[in-house]
Amino acid sequence: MSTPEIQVDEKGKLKCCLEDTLSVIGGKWKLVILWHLGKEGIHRYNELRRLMPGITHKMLSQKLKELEADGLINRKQYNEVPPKVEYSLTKKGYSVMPILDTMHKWGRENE
Amino acid sequence: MSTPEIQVDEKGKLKCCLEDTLSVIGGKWKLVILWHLGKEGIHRYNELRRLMPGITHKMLSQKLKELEADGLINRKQYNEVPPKVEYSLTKKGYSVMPILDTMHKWGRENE
DNA sequence: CGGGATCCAAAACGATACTG
DNA sequence: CAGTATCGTTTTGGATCCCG
Repeated sequence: MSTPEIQVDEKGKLKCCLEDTLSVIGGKWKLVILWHLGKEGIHRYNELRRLMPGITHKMLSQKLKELEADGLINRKQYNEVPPKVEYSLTKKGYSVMPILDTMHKWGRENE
Repeated sequence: MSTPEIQVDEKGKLKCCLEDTLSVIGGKWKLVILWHLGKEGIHRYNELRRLMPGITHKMLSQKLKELEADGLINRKQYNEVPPKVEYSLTKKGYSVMPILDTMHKWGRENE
């Protein structure tokens, strides 16, 4: 009665929504990647590495691939030597920014 | 320049906020537990189990403990036989509901 | 009824080396 | 420069049994 706009009791619909969301932006690094691309714009691969000291090579490329597969980021490759690749948010990627803002705000206010 | 109210470039402050938040509400079950308690109110231990078919004994008690340790839920024990324990959200617990709403909304709108 | 303890499987994460 | 491949570690989740 308190949340008329959200119907969730139809067998697991709630869990699916929340878990789907977590599967897309959960984990240790995805939110940080999305944040940098969302707030600062386009970044190259090694720029992202520098912005996230602590992330490993493997994690960065893996998470970038997953985010691209989920349609949250664009990967633009220039066929030059040396290689050059630019990452940016898609429209869908920008749609998660409200979640980021809400979480970031909560994190600041609660220790 | 686009987000004057949020300063994050002071070495890892951003990551900390987001990661702290994820450490508190991340994982497979915490959000669902918080949702039930937030939207439906007080629940007993076995009520929560029935509301979350699929969760194991261990996970439920473990996550309830973590949520309690983080100050998001209250645990009220009645010294009766048989035992009776009620869980509910704290004020801090309710403060995460905006995150849940935002994520749930996103999950519904994006497949 | 509401857990705790133990053991095990699976997934996430990390270090390092190699490549076009 | 921008990755991939392999291996090992750490974290997370699950099955089962026990307890007051």
